[in-house]
Amino acid sequence: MTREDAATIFERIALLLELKGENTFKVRAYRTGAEIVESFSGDIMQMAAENQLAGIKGLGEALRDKLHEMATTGKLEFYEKLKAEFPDTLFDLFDVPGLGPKKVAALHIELGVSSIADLKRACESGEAAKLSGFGGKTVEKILDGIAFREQHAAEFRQDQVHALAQEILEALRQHPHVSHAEVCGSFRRGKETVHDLDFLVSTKHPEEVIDSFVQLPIVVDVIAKGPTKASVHATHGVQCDLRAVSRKEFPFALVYFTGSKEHNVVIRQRALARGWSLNEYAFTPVPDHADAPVIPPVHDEAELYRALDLDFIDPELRENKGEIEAAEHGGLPHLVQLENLRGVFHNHTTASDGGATLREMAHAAHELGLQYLGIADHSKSSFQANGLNEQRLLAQIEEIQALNEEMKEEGFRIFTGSEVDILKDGSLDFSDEIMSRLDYVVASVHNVFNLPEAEMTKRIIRAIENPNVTMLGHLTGRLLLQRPAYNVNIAAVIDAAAETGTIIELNASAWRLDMDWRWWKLAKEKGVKCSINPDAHSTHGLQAVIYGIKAARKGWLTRKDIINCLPLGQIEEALRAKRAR
DNA sequence: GCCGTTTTCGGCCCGACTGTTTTCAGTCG
Repeated sequence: MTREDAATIFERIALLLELKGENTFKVRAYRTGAEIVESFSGDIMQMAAENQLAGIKGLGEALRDKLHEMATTGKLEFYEKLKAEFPDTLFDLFDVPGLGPKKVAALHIELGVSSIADLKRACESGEAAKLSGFGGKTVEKILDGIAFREQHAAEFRQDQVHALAQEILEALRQHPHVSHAEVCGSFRRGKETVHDLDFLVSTKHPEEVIDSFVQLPIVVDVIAKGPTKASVHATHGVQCDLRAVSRKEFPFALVYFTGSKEHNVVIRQRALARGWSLNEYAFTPVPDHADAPVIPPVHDEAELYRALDLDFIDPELRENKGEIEAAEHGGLPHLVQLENLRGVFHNHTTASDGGATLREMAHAAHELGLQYLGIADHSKSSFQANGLNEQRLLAQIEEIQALNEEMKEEGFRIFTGSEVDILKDGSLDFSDEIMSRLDYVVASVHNVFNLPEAEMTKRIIRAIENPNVTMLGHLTGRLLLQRPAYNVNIAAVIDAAAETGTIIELNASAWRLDMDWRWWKLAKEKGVKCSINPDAHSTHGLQAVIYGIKAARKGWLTRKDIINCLPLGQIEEALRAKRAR
């Protein structure tokens, strides 16, 4: 059992206890437990198995025992019994915005609602609206929520499929008959969500490779299986497809299955213009095309593009959004790579809602090979996140200064910052006097999401007009597959950022990836700088930069567009630039 | 269920917003 599984079980226990009307503090204890398990620095499951969990704040005797049971037996008796009292599909109801434990309980007990389908029926029949505490607006909101959910059915965020993709790829590459293996599709293109994983191998023995693919331990059930192709459901219900081709076909299949469809259409048209037809296996001469040039040999993707007089196009750019035109005349950007990052901003510690201490975060960042770490804990208005007031912030600054002294010899630096709430009217949660004492400020919206677009836009622009606001956090507040972006005029905010010299964050959390990749090309053209921010709430959370890098690449960004590619010695000036204007 | 301790049980994080109410419960961050 992995830590994620254990955390999920604690989370579900919390939900079920809430449903049963248990003491809210007991519920909270399980929820806190889930967070601790999720973000603990160290192998918590191994420690649980060895009864080495004593002394961790928030994990008392009861939760320690339960963790031990899960780590050693792979299940939890307490949870199994609790779970048996309710249908499995009931959990889905909590994903609908506006539905919490009380409303779910009422729906379940009074109307026998157990699934999304039941819920939809109860809303449409008018039954739900009759329940105490329910009304027309509530039902409307629920139906909207169901529709949003259906739109995103069977989609997954990158954090949900990343490890799985790597695991399958590794298994395929280790197969003795596989010469090349790649993940294709939207995963390879770095999309923020994917609906399946497409794998491609080159082999002389396709049937043997397919056979071993459908027998991988992560396979839950086999949907289809033929001599060169198979589809399976893997862990968490992710559909995984495998195609096997020959070595010669591989580059063609790789382009074909990487897509996007729109990109491929243009590529095929381009081939046709030369008198060649292009499919997933080869270029073939079009009959009766008199002056078709000779088809050159193609051993890899770069040669395929070259054959069409194009520079190699990175998979992330293959969306038919100008990449083909740019590839014609050497206009493609040299995309940023993970290795270019020198530090990270916007990280939390135990001072607010993070799971790791300042020291743990600093050492983890140093260990990752970074030169600096920016701390930006929540400000006082974010009560739910234990936001810092002025006094606690000043104390943290001192703590950081002391730790900086200690780590100076290692060439590592911590920058003092804060994630300051943008209040409803666009004013900020800290005074200019306090903010000016920080190395940098991230300003973010954390409440009142439902303003009309004009008002929200005005609110955000007012905030970034403050010279102390170094960068703007998660511009739209979206949570992928869960909550849509709030209404805001992104183009207007980009303009204001350009005008005021404000950096815009690319929040790298797999839940956010906000600002969206589709806007970065425009931002870059306007001269707005990007900061790839992991928004880490634990040492593990720092790893989110891998998702941020993908999104940045998808947004045509190079290391020159991203301030945290600047090394120590240059980054300081970049942080000061706006105040100096 | 956890914590801290005044070692045996009381307190635990706060506020805005929404929609349904007629003074507030539920949800969310």
